[in-house]
Amino acid sequence: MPLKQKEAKELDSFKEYDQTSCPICGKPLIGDQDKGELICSSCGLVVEGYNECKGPEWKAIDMREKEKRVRVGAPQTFLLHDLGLSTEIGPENKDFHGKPLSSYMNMSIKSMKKWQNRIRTVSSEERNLAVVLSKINEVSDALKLPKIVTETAAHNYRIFAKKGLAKSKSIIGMAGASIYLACRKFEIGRSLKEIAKLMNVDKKIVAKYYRFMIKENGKEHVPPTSIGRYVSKLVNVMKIDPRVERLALYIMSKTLCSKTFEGKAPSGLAAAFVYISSVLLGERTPQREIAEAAEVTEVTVRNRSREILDNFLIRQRLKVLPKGYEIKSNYTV
DNA sequence: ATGGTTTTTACTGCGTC
DNA sequence: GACGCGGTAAAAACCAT
Repeated sequence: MPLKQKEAKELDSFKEYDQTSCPICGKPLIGDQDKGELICSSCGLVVEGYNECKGPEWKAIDMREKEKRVRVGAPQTFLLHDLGLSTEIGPENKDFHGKPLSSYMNMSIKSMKKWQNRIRTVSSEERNLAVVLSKINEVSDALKLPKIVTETAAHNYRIFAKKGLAKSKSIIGMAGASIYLACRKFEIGRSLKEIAKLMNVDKKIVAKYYRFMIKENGKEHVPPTSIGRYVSKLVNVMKIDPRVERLALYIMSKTLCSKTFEGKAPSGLAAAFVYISSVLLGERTPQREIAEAAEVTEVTVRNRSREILDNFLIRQRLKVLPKGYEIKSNYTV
C-alpha cells in the first residue's frame, strides 16, 4: 500500500486540509478541523497547534442528544488535574459591565481568589497530578506534539495514577513513559532518548516504566515503531533534499521485510536508509551528521548500511525508480 | 544472575582535498 | 594535516529467561 494511503487510513479520524501545506517539506497537512491540530502528512511532525480548542469534548449523534449535553464553559481536558471543570476567578478586577470594582468588593474578591486557589488542589494526590500534568504539557510542547497526543499522554498517566500504579515510582519517569506511550500509539517518531533527555531523567527509568505500562495495559494495541517516520523526521530536521527521503522510504519498503533487521534499533536503520539514499543521489551527507541527528553512532550507521547493501542489490532493483532519480554514486553492489 | 545480541567506545589505517 | 570513511576489538547496554 502506498505510504500516503496507509497514513490516511491510519489517521482516518482526521480530515484533510486542502489549502495548507507543511512549511518544511511542502506536503499537505492532516488536521482535526475542530481542534485546529495540524500534522504533516509526510513527516508526521506537528506543524503547530495553531489555535485553541473551542469545541466541546463530546460528540452528539442527534439534536436531542446535543440538547441534553449542552453546557457552557471550556472543553474538558485531561491536562488539568480537575479536568478543567473547576471555577476560575479572572485576574482583572472589573465587574460585569467592565467597570472597576469598589475597594470593598476588590478586597472581598481577593480573599475569594485566595481560598479558591487553596481548595482547588486539595489532596496530595491531586497536587501531585497537577505537577505531573504540567510537566507533561511542558515536555510535549518542547517535542512539538499535537494536542491529541499530549492529551493521550495525560490520559495514560491518569489511568495509572488512578489504579494506584504510580506509587513509589519516579513521577517524572512515569510522565515520560506516558508521553512515549502516546507517541507510539499515534506513530509519532519520538525516541525514548529524546523524551528522557528533555525531562532530565535516566532513559532506563523511562524505558522501565514504559514496559511496565505496556504490561499492565496489555489489551491495548501499540503499533511497532515506524521506521519510516524516523526517516522522514531525519530528512526534515537535517534539511536534506526531500528526494532523499523518497528514495530512503522506497529502499526501506523493499528491504525491511528481510529478517536481517529484526531486533535492530529503528533509529540506526533510519539513519542508514537516509545515508545510503543521500550517497546514491550524490548528496553525500557525512555519516557523522546523520548519526548525530539520529542519536546513534557512526559505527551503527556503517553497520546498518553495510547490511542493507548486502541484502539489497541496489543497481539491479533501482531500475524501477521514477524519473529524476539517477544514481550518481559509485556503489558497486 | 546469565547468556546472547546489539550498540557504543576507542583506535587504526587508507584515500582525498 | 584535516576530514570522511571503513573496519575491528572490547566494553557497555539491553533483553529474555
